[in-house]
Amino acid sequence: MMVESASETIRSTPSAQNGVSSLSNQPDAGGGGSGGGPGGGGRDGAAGAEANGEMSPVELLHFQQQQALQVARQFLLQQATGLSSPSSNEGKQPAVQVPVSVAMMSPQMITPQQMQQILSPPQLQALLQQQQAIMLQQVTLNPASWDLSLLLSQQPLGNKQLAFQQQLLQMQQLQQQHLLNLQRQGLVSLPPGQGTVPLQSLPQAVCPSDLQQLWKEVTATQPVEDSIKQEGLDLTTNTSNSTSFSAAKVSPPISHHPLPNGQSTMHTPRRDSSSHEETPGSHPLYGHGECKWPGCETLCEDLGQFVNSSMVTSALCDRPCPASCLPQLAKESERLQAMMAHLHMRPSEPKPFSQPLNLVSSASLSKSTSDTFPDGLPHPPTSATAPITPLRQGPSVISSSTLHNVGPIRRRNSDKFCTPISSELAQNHEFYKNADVRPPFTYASLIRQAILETPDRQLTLNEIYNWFTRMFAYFRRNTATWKNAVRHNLSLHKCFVRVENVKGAVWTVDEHEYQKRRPPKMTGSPTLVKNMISGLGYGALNASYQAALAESSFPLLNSPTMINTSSASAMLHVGHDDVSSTVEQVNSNGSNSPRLSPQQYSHPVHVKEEPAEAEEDSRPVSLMATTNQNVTIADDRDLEEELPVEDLS
DNA sequence: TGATCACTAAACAAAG
DNA sequence: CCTTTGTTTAGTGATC
Repeated sequence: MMVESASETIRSTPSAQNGVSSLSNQPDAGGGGSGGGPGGGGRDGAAGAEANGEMSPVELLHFQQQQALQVARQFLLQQATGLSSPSSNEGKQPAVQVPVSVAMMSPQMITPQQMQQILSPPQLQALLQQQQAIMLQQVTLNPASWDLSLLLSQQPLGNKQLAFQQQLLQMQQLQQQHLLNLQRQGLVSLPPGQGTVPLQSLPQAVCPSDLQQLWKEVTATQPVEDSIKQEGLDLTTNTSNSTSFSAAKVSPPISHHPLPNGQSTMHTPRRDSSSHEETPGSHPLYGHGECKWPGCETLCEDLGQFVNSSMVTSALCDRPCPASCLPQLAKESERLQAMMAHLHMRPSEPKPFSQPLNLVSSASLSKSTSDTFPDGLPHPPTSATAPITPLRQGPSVISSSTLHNVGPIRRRNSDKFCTPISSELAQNHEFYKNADVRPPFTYASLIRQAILETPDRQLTLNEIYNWFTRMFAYFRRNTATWKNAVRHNLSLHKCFVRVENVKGAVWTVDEHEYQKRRPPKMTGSPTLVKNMISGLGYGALNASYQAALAESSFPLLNSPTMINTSSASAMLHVGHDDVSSTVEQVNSNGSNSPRLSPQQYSHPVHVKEEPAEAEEDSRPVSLMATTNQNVTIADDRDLEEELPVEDLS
């Protein structure tokens, strides 16, 4: 093993560069190609659905995505220039610093690949479905209304059409929030001291951008009907209202903080607020005759009064609610951290955590049938038909870090966060198979998976190649690159053992070695917890914890006092695949099977870890059910080898 | 800030 | 000679 030339390499500061880094894979963002090697980033982003003249479904999707992005951009731009709708308050907004750099991006600059990379695969799936539905609707209802704004400004709104508009708006909100996420992740810096409220007094968990987002969500809670009637939902002219409206619909207000008594409110209220049948007489921030914004409690006779005044104009409050509630938010955040501490979960990295918003993400969990990820945050590959337990979603694809899991940077997703790659693959099998999206796993993980999927746990190099191309559309391009990487990984990692066979050399996995190379970092890793939390609700997390405890074969964990981060991480680490498989078993069988550690699985070969039901093609890949036909694989010009050379399983 | 990890690229050699 | 396979080194970015 070579160790290590790293010391002499000159590194650019990671903190850096205005966040272009996370998009650095993109050809346009590469900025002087300093990024990893001559080819790497540029190629990753550049290839794809551009080129030829006709519009494939994928390109249509991209086009619409860009339109939606433009809407988001306009929204951001408006805020950046102080033109956004709650103008009376805008000036007083605490640090309403807008990601100008993001906002200034022309939608044309956001390539489909960037969209791909900004969004997690499940989100892409959802988007695909939404877009298809929208396109279908557009064609059937009004073929001429291809333009987004036109569609949205159509006045006579049938229920169906409205529903689709809502979907579209959700998508826009999703994308907008992604942009905001970029900002929150530090891609756009927020100059300190701009706000009227000393933000530094807030706990870390509430970062300025969170508050900003919060503000947007809150100011967005105008009822749909009003928005539509008054504004005609013309996104091109008044994006803040309409997009915010979707925020009101799909992302609940901040009331999803755990209650002080430790109960989580995230599910029940969210269901109410996120469901599309939100009654006109209800408002997530209105109840019992008063504004439910924390600290506000302004009395309103009815919802109409509340709506017409409070949230937008702050007529009922002497101060804008969001601003006036910053201290309350701080308190809530403290409470939250205390609760986390109580749960022995270190809230040590609250920034990416950004819980008020991430909690919103669980809305999608309750909206099991909508397939949308309204919050715009990375989401686990939830299956609409097979509800999954929270634990499954935890380390999988979620987490704010997923936002960065683009291009070549997705490595730790699987290796460090114990992504249940098998289950992830099982669930998104069709997606990866058809969509030209890079799987969020390291080469090592994929190679291992490929090998473990075979009955005899061994594959020739060529078979590994074939597995890659068969399983992932992404690997049907740039074969030289990834094949080289595969070979490189095989050679480099001790966990891959080359065995001379009668028919040549085959590669096997030394599971012991594979496991060995991961644990050290996992102990006490707050990131795992962070990732879990960001994708789960606390309640759900806690529930999963309980379940894990109940079933765990780790005695240590049966003592609550021992559930510290490290043990939790260890548990999740050791059993990551098993967790997923367990969940899958639950899903399919309806009964929990014992959660086994990898070592408890037995294999004929020296491979110790169960491939964890890798062959689950029969498992409902619900989200992909409709996309298969439509997602044409970008263009497989360099699809060199036939995909299924050998039959799976 | 340094260590580590993962990805990419490339050079090179051996074998078929 | 070409291709495939396998090893190794180097550079880079991201994460811890």
